[in-house]
Amino acid sequence: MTVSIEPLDPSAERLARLTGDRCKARDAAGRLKALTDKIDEEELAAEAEVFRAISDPFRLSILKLLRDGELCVCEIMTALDRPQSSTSHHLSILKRAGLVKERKEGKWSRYRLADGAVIDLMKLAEILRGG
Amino acid sequence: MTVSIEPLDPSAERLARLTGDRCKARDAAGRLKALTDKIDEEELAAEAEVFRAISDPFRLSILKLLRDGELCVCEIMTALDRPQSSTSHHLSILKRAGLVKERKEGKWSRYRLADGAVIDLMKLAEILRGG
DNA sequence: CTTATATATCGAAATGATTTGATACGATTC
DNA sequence: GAATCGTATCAAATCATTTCGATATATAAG
Repeated sequence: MTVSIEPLDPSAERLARLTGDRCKARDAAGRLKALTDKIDEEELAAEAEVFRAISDPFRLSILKLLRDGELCVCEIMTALDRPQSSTSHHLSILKRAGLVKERKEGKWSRYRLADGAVIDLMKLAEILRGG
Repeated sequence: MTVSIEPLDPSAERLARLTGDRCKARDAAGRLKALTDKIDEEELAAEAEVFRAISDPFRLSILKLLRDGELCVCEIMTALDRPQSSTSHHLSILKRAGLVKERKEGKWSRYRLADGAVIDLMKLAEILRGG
């Protein structure tokens, strides 16, 4: 078995690491830092923003409401018993993260889930929490 | 199958709302608030905690690293070039949220993804962000 | 054109999260 | 048992988020 200088295969890289020096060497050869090469900073921030948007209980409950269909701001604030300014603010966060879409109709702003993937995200969280 | 007086079917409830009074009535009949009956506060908090744990770019990058296999703290801190105390702290947040599991071996603490669903969560976020 | 309704934005207080050096702890080595 | 290495915890500074009343804008109704 040959081991190349450049670590291309993640599992081969991992094997080399686990069989060689560990933390004591503190990555003198830069092999560990090479693992982060595929991680793009912008992608990372964008994906983290998605999770951050769902990470608030109020916003998560809004998304759960919207599974049943489109609702306007005053319906959401009434259903969840929250102030109007707060409801509007959190909806803007969900919108910026790409989780909901807005449709203006007269003086109403109607919100709906942006994608079926949002429902899948909620399902996975339910699974991870003893589903 | 019997249908009670209370609105059980979400779509029927929604239909009634869309065809009747809207925000002006401010939910005089309590129909909107009835939509929140199925939402359990504790479940909500637990699921929000999952998303909050992944919502930090540093923690998300840790999870991405762990897709390739188990790593100890000093390997993670070296790969991501972060202080030890910070790395350890964020790992404890991921652990408390049920996203990673810990295995003690000698003086090392080795961390791995707790469930395949964690990988699915990351995939969904990639999809939602133009994947 | 005045009034009412729906929503968005502002601002300031309260709260929470992140960061990092310092320190404590436990396992290993000498 | 003294020194070293890997981790966890602490504490304080910094930074971000949440909350909600007040105000602004915009559409519609009278």
